Amino acid sequence: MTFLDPTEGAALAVQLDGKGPLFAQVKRAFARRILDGALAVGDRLPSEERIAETLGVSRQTAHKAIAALAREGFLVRRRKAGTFVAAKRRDSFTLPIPDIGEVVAERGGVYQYRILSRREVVNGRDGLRWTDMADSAPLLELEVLHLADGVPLQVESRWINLAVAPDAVDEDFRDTPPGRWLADHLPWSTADHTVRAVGASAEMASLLEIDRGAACLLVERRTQNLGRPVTLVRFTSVGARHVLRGTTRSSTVTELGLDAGLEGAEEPRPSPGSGDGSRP
Amino acid sequence: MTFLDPTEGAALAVQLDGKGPLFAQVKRAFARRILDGALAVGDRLPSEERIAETLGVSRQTAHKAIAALAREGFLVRRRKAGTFVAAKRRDSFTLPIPDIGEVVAERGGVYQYRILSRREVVNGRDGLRWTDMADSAPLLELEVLHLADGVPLQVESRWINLAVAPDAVDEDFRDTPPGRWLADHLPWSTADHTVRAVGASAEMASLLEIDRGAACLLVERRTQNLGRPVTLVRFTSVGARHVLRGTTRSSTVTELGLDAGLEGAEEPRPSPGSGDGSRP
DNA sequence: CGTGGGATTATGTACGTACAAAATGAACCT
DNA sequence: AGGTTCATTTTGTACGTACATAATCCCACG
Repeated sequence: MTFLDPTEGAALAVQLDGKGPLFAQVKRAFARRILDGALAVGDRLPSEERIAETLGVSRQTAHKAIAALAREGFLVRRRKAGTFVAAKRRDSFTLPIPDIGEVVAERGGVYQYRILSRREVVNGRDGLRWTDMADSAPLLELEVLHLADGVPLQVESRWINLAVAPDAVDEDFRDTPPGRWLADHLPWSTADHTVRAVGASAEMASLLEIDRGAACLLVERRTQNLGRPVTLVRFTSVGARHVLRGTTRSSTVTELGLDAGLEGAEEPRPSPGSGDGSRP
Repeated sequence: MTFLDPTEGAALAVQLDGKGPLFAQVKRAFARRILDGALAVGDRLPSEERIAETLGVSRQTAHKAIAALAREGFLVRRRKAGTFVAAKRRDSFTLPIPDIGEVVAERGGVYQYRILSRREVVNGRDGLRWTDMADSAPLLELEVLHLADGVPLQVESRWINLAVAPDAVDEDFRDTPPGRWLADHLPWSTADHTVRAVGASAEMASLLEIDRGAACLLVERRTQNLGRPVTLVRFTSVGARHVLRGTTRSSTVTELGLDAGLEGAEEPRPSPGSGDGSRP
């Protein structure tokens, strides 16, 4: 039996810092080694038993830490084979697509919205077909204009599955916009999104008071509850007036304070390059 | 002592189905009750001890299940106060922003890229300032054009912090585009994104072979490693040729198979409404 | 009436033990 | 040579116990 294979040297050089719960210390120690490159992609970690023994903790404590890192994508585990540093092809980022009303309120503007149209329709009629759903399913169709300080920001086109949300029939959405109403009434289990840039159609241009063809951000969302379609909605926002913004940080990094200077990273910063490389 | 307060009736009506690990059964049972509305926002769950007792499992097993649901945002826990169904203002969605090369390959196209320019620069000079970083820090500036079947898809403007990634100096990025090279060489701990729609500048228009002012998707990403800036990159993609697509599903829903018919949801579906409401 | 300080309760962490399940690799048999 | 079985390693789950920690509630005291 070998006492120390080469990789074990690096893997076991982790050190606990005595701050916070034990399992968090173990977690942080390994996460730091991975992020600073001491543990490279593909490296094998010692077994839980060995880690526990070396660090002087119980096996469950080691397990809790290592399993959490695996859950977050830092490690890959295979029974009998062992635990390995994951090839983090991490190209998934959380991008909040917030309620437009909240965005406006945060910017200190006055938020308003107008219900442009509201009618009950049937799937499969009038050139309308929502393919996740059965034909002839009853839908509520809404068109909403969102404004900030009286300036149009976004057009919302929404279809609500009345079979799942029958209460929506009795709602006029005068006090609560449909997005918020749905969030308050129906949880969803799955959401599909597409994000694209489009030129404004003639209709959109007049609604949003912009030039035809002007760049707009089009976000489409389909949500489901336990497999049943809940709502399909399209947000068309004026490109020059609306931006999506988000930070992605694994919970290990957040909880364990691995990133330094996190403050001051919120406000918009001047961009490198002369101009922003997009507008003339 | 009350034997059954009103909420406990609903909370304890959960039932194990005997499939898979015990803790997963407990997790699934409660998740289902939350999603189907039997447990409404604000409802209080019985204590771990009580749940364990009622379901005939140990307290740690109940704890593991309930703690996992709390981690995923279904529940909120407060010592002494108890466990409550969370007001899920869930407006965060994971949106993969994939490597453009992989996107093209998946669509069956021929992917190519061209390094348009590559130079070493210094922060704070020539109108360039990356405010996360110290002035006079050495940077590598790159401009890359990505093509599918010879058609321009995306322009990538990138700055790499040479203090953190010194190896980049010796890399000509002929065989590996900078995005992939970085992913393989440097893990990141934090990523900030902004997504917006912009009209193509004259320069962009000529590079991408589109009309000036045509809608483009502009994605900006800043990544850090343990608090140190790694790279800042802007992707400008032709709106008509590129879409971001993503599915958000809590891991409970995925792992425990709570959503029905998940298959067949991948391919693009015809849209409701006549036309897609965006292009003339 | 307010307030401060416990007793109480619920969650959080930790350890030991035990067994289950999966996957590897080696011995074995044909 | 080739495939199959089986022992072994490693992770995964489960239970019991114990104590730590936070927050609430309530009572006693000023």
